[in-house]
Amino acid sequence: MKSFETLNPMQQQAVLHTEGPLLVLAGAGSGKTRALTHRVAYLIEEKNVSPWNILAITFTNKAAGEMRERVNGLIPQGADSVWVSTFHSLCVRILRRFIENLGYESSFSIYDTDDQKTLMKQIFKEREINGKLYKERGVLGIISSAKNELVTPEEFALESKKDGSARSQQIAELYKEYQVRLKKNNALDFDDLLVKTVELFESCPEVLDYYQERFRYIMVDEYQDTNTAQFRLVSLLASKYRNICVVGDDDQSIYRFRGANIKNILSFEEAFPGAKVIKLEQNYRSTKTILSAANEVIRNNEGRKDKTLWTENEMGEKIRVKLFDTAYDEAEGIVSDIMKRGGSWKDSAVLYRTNAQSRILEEKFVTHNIPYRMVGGVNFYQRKEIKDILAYLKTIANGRDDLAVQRIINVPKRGIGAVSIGKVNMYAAEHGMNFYDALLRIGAVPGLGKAAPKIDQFTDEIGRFRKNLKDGMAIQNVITDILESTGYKAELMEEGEVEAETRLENISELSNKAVAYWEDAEEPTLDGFLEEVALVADIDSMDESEDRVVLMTLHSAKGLEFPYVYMSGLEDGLFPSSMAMSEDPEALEEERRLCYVGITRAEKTLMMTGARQRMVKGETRFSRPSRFLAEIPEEYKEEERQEDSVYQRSRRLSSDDLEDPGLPWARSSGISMFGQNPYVSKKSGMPSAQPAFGKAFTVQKAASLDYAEGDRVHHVKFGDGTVKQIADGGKDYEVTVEFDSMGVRKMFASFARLQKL
DNA sequence: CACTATAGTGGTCAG
DNA sequence: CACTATAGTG
Repeated sequence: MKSFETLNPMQQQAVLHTEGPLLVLAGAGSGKTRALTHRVAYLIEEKNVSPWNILAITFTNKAAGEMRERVNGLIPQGADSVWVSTFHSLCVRILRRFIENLGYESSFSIYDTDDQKTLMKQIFKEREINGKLYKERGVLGIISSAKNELVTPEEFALESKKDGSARSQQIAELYKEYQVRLKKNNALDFDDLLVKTVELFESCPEVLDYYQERFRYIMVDEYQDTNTAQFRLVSLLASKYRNICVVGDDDQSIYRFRGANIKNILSFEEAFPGAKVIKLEQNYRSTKTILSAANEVIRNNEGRKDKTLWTENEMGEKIRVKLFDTAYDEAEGIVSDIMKRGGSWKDSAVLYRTNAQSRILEEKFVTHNIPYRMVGGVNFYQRKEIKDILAYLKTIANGRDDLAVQRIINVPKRGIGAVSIGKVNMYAAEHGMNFYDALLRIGAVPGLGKAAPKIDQFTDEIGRFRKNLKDGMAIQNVITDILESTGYKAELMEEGEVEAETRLENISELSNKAVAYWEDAEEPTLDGFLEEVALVADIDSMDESEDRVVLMTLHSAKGLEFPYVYMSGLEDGLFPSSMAMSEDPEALEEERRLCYVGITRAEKTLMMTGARQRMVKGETRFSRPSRFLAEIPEEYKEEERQEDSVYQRSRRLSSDDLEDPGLPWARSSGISMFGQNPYVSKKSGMPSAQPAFGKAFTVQKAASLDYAEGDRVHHVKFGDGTVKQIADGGKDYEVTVEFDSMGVRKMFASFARLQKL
């Protein structure tokens, strides 16, 4: 293996240590993925380990795909049988095969957060629980934490008895009931995927043994973000051969809220006695300046594994810290900086703490006609129309999924209302059967009247879909069938709104995914498709070949790198979040790690921005610069203040200042000011936008446009307008449009996505 | 039973 | 601000 020599001594050690437990403490940008992929290749090529016997667990499907690809690049004879997957997909695959041992059917549904909430809401209603005292979300959060810690409903109840509070006993009841309902629906929530797999292994030694034999070599990436359930899972699998290699960085542990247990990495050596520890401390990614700043920030945390990253890279530019008056100015500043720089769009990434911040940025990218890609935000799979279609598919796949059935029984409108559903529910409960089974015996349900024949029609339809599927109909065709024969499509079309059109487009997007699945999967099944759809992460859909600026949360950015990084919203109260500031020190340390993750994403330059004033939930909030900025020594940063500052301008006009004029961004700590600022709040616009042209970027030029000069067109942001001119710019068409309300604008056709009216 | 109006409320981050 | 739940009406 010639490429092996390109590894540094520490990476080589990680590759060579194949037997027994191994902890690799890999700092940001230290080439851990390289080490991991080489390790897999080494196992197969030099140690003659069958690819079949290797399991590599990654954090996202995207990372899994990349790893598989890179291993394939190293050993062309194919490492296809290496099992590379996320914890969740690993669990689903195991459960689909063996869950019957736990009394579920293998076609179980996977419930997402919305489904969980719906289910809990039903429980609340039946138990007449006061939604003011208990919030579904809150209760579900507590249940989730319990599951992450592998606390069963029974154990939880015992604990709450000791505790003695009525509240925790109530929650224990709800936890128990929630699990009963899930099982009745033959459904598992995300946490259950892990919990039930552990349960399976602990209750069926032969199943555990099967997988222990299968996975003789186990690798876990992003180990710092594993929770207790995941730890137990891995421990069980590895307990026979003990060939477990975990790779992680305690400084990048940012999922505590999801149950990640930092102890898993800090006390790995206790859990696996005799473990070898290797540190990868050389960073190949960032400039000295960026890395030093990151080191300085993270130094403020206590209780971390001792390590200091270093690099041979050049010093590089200083980190630019720029503070703006408003979030609009901030977005404008970031966008104009990106435009100034030239080069590929995809070299830049804008990171933020909360998804809510993305809106303003997105607006600016649209008005400046810059191609961008937003990761996350409103999830595709959370859209109503997508959930509807998926509910149909779930109903077809798993008739016990009452939630899915009830979602679509009257979508499109069939004249089956809440009253009828209530009656069926009553009947089902009395006879201890599932909702759908009650529908099948609708004649026996009393007092339905007109609804009964309609319900018959509904179950007939579902039955037909099932039969078609069984006869081998592809999922995309089932979807089309659903759209057409149920009248779903017709109902949307009748609305005639632009929104309905978007919905249909989304559904056809889902259909495309079904086609892709049907063609790619070895053994395509409806269960398989639904599972793939349930387990996609936002980041999975990021296509690196697209030349677009990427916008995403700091959490999504973990594991990625970009030449030019913009970290926005560096304000106390936002980042670190106000919650973290008032909670225990642990919470603040996690925010700091998040900051560390953000800084270390940058290769060449980093700009950190903040806004003094920002709209949050409809009210203007004023805040101070993030405390993290102060943790970066002066030598690594240069601070600027917004040049054409509205704040400064108004200051010239007004003398009754709220703060010392020289220190609008006071460094000293203290409480932020909240409330309406009388003169700043009058401000409506911002400095005028500059045209975004003169910069080359690669786009797929359309062969031809479906509109011509003089046509009326529609733009998502600017509304309707008339095409004035179409110029062939070589790489793309440059279209000039006179918008009815927004004036004349020039834009590239492939990005503007104009629709002919 | 379906649609519309209005009040209420949410609060990171995510598989 | 923006979305969603719920009440009230046709």
